[in-house]
Amino acid sequence: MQTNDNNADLLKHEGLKNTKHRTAIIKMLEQSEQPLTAEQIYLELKEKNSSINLSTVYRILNVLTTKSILNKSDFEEKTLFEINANEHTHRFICSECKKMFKIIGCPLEGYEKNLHDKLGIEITGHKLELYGLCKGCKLNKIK
Amino acid sequence: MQTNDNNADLLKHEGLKNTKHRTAIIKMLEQSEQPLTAEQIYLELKEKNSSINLSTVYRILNVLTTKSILNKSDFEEKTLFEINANEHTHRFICSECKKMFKIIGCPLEGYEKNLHDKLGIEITGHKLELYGLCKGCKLNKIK
DNA sequence: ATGTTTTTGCAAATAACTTGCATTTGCATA
DNA sequence: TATGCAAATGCAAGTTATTTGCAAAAACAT
Repeated sequence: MQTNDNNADLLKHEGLKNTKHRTAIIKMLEQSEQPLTAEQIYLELKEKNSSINLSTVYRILNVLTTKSILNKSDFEEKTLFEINANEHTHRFICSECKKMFKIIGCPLEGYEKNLHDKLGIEITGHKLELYGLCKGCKLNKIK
Repeated sequence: MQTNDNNADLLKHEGLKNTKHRTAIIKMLEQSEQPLTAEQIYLELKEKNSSINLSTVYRILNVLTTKSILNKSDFEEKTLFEINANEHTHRFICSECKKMFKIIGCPLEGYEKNLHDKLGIEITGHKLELYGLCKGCKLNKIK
């Protein structure tokens, strides 16, 4: 979670110009604990910062995603964006509060090798999402 | 893959009327090896069978999904429907030919228990998708 | 400071899906 | 078998999320 201003360099490195909207969006996502929708980003920026257009938000999110600065994902019909931390994690989503948590570590290496040997398929990646109750919501239920 | 006509009973059991569009859609999905989009179903029905309206297709897919006769899922911005076989499987998607295959068996029971013990979260479900090259595409690449 | 290339705002377009309403169909019952 | 009513369908119009064309504004190398 580096909120320093090497965002300028980050952008330059990708051949992108350093604009206030771009840095604002990157900063917002760096500071957010949760992935955000384009709409959420748009509304918050519009309120706090200057004026910004929704199509600009979409364009920025798209270009940052193609440059691998952001990750795009879907959950329950919503498209979400977050900073790409370049680490292999999975996501745990609490069915109660809907918050998402990163789970570090992967239980699938051996399994994938197994499938390769048994089925003759070549596995190059996967997507795993876990659902359930987070610690807090679990406690609340008991009370 | 039972293509018999207990579809009438299936529908009746859910309090749904037995219409030709409904049975046609169920039959099409029963006979399809791949999950299909609303659009695909609409086009194929329109061509083969009688006339049908796209909104009817959506309505039928939705009601059959809420009745758990179908499963709805998303892949690469597309919404897909398939017969709900009531079995816990995962999906393998070939990045080359885009075909989807069911993978039977689940490698996650122990892992979920582990997470529960370590993190204090309650895991109630998951979604796992595997990507790679299917047997056929793998062979084609070598040639 | 200036010229060129990118980015942005705005309005309009698109894509996927849903909805309101009038008409038709399925089916339980007479 | 006829019939009445609720449910299903067709059609057109409405939503929602996202994209695009184009002119004006901003960035940045010189």
